[in-house]
Amino acid sequence: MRTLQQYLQGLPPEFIDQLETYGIVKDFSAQTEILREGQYVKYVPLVLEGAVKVFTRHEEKELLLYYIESGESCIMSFNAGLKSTASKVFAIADENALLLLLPVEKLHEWVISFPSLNELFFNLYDQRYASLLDTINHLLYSRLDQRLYNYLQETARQKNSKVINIRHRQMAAELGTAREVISRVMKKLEQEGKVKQLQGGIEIL
Amino acid sequence: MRTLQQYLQGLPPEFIDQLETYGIVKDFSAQTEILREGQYVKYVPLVLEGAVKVFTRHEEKELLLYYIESGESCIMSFNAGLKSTASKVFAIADENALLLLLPVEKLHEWVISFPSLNELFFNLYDQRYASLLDTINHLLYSRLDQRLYNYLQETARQKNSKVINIRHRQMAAELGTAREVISRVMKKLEQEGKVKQLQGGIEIL
DNA sequence: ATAGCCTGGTAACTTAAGTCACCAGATAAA
DNA sequence: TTTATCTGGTGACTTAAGTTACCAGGCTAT
Repeated sequence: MRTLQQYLQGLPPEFIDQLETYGIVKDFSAQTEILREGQYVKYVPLVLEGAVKVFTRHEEKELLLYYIESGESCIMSFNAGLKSTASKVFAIADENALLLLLPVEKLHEWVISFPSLNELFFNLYDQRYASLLDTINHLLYSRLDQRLYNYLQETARQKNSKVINIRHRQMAAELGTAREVISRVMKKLEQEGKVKQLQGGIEIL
Repeated sequence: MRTLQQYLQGLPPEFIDQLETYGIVKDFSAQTEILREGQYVKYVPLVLEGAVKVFTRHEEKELLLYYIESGESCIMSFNAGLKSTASKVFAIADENALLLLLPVEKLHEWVISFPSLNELFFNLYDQRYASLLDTINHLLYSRLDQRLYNYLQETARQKNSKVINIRHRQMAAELGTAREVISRVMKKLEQEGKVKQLQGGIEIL
């Protein structure tokens, strides 16, 4: 395992010192819940390895919002932490994930002392915001085949593999639709030569 | 007309000094375009009076994202300004609006020197983000009648009047749908006793 | 005044998506 | 092995919304 310095190169040494003193490095195994909806946040996670999936939920239906990848953090818990409000989303570890947990009581101080942390969060906000805008435009103007294909491509990019191991039922959940619909649309994408369904997986062509 | 101090009470005096030196107060008449899509941002607006409407656009169809009200600013131009990237949204003055324009070249410095500005933008980010999440959930899970009713209620709140002067065609544009559909759904809402259509306006009951 | 536009209404049709009911093959558990 | 569970497929149906093609009333500019 690498040291914090190696993960955080580029940050000011005094900041890394602070992170080593007050931060907590923690391992989460795949599919573990990291943040619950409505939960009050005591630690803001910074992803060192692996990835975290963030979802919104609305009356039993959920929707995948985005991945938090290595070097990134979670703006929802950042804000929920800073303002002591409840989280509006929930997050689970995608693969096994190594997180650096930042205690919220230090955050106020750090964003002022370390402009790079401040900037990181502004950048993340912007990035997530842009991705929500994208999601909105897709929801409003794209049909499901397009959304599904984007989703598969994004997943392939994230997993860094053209073959994805995933069930129809999970795709349905992450896109906020029904399993039968995914089944129908997947077949359409297959006929169009965009994907290929293997036993227990999908290949993006 | 009031002075900047009166608009900005609560901010540190040194910051107000800076704002008076470098900021530009400008009037925009109703329906004027304030920010174009793809535009590079030189000034970030802070709303002193009136309100600004922010839209996203996707292939000729638009969708109202939110209002910027007095004391608030525009995170999209804030980020577009800080990072010198193109704006992903466009904005127009709703009523006549009085804006304080903050030159972007001062922003980097100000967010560091004045934590209250920093905090303002973090709060705004969070607020807008939450509202996008809401929009997403509505798009995914609500039918248009619900969305339209929410939209009317929000507009009524924003205009501070139970009677709204608006055309069906504009509602359709702001909700990203077609005029005929609005006509159909408005009639449904009227039958349900939720609204009343007057000549050239709508009363929310 | 009248021609032209803006506005809202409406019927008929199409389509994407959600829902229901069920089935068959694969896999895991008893 | 035999049962139960998970997975994907499919046909039939329903529904919300988008689309097309009109029409009528009101307003306005010449």
